[in-house]
Amino acid sequence: MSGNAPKKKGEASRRILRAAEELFAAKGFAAVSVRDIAQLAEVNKALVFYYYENKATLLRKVLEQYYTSHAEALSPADPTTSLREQVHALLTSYLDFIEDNSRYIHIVQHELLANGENVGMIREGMNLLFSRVQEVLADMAGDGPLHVRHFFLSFSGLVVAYFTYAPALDEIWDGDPLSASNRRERREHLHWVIDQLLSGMEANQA
Amino acid sequence: MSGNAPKKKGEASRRILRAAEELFAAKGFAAVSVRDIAQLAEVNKALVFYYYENKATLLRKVLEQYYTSHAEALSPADPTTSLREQVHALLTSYLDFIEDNSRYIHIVQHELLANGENVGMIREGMNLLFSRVQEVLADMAGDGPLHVRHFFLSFSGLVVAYFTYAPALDEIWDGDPLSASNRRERREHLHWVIDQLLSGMEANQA
DNA sequence: AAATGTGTTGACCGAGCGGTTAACGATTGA
DNA sequence: TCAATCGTTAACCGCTCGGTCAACACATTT
Repeated sequence: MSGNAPKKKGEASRRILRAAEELFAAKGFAAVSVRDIAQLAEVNKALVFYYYENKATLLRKVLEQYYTSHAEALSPADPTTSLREQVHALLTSYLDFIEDNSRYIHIVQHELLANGENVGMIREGMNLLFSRVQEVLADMAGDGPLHVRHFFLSFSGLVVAYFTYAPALDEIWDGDPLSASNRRERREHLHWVIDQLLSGMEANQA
Repeated sequence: MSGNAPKKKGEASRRILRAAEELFAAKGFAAVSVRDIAQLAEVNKALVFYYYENKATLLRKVLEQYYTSHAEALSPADPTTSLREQVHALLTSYLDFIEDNSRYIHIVQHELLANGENVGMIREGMNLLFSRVQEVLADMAGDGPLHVRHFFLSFSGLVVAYFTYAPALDEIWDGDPLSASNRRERREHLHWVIDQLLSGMEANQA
């Protein structure tokens, strides 16, 4: 009688996780109800608690999933290329990852802002990414205001800002900032920016 | 009988607004209850609705308040100084504002991420800030990836990232990233960064 | 055929939510 | 002096929240 699509067994668990991911990214943990998740997943609410202990666990599982793919996405540096190229390659792979997983940074930012209980896991992700940047930049960077950590944070900020502020940029951008061509242009800008920074670091070294 | 401090009349309204501001910044709109606000303001819950129509209005009033001071904080460019100095002055005043109103960006980011109903007001704030940047940078910037809007967004990202990611940076920073000396060092880094970008823009112009 | 285990369900729970209301004391103005 | 207004309160409302539970369908094992 119902118009529901036939549900394969065993996939309910994954559907719940995907729905939770989508909603947490869009509205933040606190603004999402378990009922919302169940409805989007086309699943009975009680089933959510059958597969996941509680709402908080659901968020943790979503983050864990990302943590894994985040680690995989960071391809190791290719030592046969120049440092400049290595940095550009790192930026490219980071942008690729974020474009493919735009929900990830939304959830991460939500958690960071709310100073939730999962900041520890996020910190691990940051440390991982930092060690990769350090690997490549350690020799070029300097001390104090030119310490690697500042460049790491600046890179992160440059990349992430675009996605965070997009909803408020449409007037300035004169259209959807997230369109394919605009994203491409933004990438070019970012590569240009780190090029200037790399030049500055080289000059400082000499 | 109660240990409550004597409350001057008329200040209850402001106390509510301040409490709301503090809590919205710390936990986000959805995660804050009117009871929380009333308790922090040491005020009866019903009084919140006496002064403010509802919870959403309270958030709007908080944002309006910031919108005003944000506009005031942007001192006009001093045409007697060089463009470089004008850009540095703009960065400094933006950093000053954000350090004095760190709750502001937290609330703004929360709203942007949640794509709430107040994005319109935030957009106005962004447009305002953008026009100031454009004023100073219009002649230097170029087209496509070197368009002013990209520099505007990059500046914003560079500045804001520090405050957003601070809670997850303590291991990398080897201590509180928000300490006075670390904030000073970060400022120096940012001035160094925009110096490199300005050099790049000049080179591109030639 | 009986027993067992797994996935799924609707009905239910207490707690907390945003918001309302009627009444009260203090202040003010006629 | 009396009435009106203002700031404040406790009690209450309907509703949604996260989470539980007993029962059920169904497949597998004994």
